[in-house]
Amino acid sequence: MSHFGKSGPPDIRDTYSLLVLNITFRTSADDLFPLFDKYGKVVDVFIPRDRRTGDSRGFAFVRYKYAEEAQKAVDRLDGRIVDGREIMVQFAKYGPNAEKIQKGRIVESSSKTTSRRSRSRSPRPRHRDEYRDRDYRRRSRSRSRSRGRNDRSRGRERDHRRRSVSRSASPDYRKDRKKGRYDEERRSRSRSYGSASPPRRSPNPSRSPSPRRTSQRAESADKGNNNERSPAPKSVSPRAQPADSRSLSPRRSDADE
DNA sequence: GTTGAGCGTT
Repeated sequence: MSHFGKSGPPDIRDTYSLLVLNITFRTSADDLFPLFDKYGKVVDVFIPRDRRTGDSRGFAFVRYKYAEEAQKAVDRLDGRIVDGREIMVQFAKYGPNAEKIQKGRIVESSSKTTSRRSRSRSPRPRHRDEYRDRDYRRRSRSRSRSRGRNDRSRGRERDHRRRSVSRSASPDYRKDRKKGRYDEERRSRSRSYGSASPPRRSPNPSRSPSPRRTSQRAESADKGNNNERSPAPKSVSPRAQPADSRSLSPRRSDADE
């Protein structure tokens, strides 16, 4: 079992966060701990997982106590085959709590004694850059096709995932857009986070399902929805449309919950 | 059981 993350962040006062990408979905922190611990003192290993499924997202964060060890780990473990997959180890750019991170090092307002340690990353920024650049470019091709395979798909997933709880998501906007399977995920997520928020955001007792929807829909389409990517309002048969039954689900569930 | 760009929790 992983004792990491159970107690939260131990100490991010002088730790260096490393981001491990491209790891398998079944790779746990315990599997990465011994691997990274061999190259240095690992303070904490954390693997972000999904809220609903609880499955790994495919990347992990490894915090080292010293940058030199972290740097070595990055150089040694970057591109290493773990669990049959090539992992990518690099310094974290963003902090957990919007902390100030420089080259993977988390600097707080209290930490002002970074003069001596500053030389750790100063000596060889160029050398490592060139060295990594060459190696990075070689295996970059492998990931190139994966990345450039479908930008649209990537953006979609990333958007829906990164946005997390859509704070700017309007009810009308949500209803207008027919997501699909993500709809249930969003609803489930909203409900989870909606502990402090009222479960029902649409306290409209008298809502007409069919007639109201049609009129609103026609109006929207006539307004400016034309520009949107909904060229086919009813191009398929309602009977043979699975999405239609899903569209009707939310309403019932909303009222039920 | 699946997927594959990226940046994190008590």
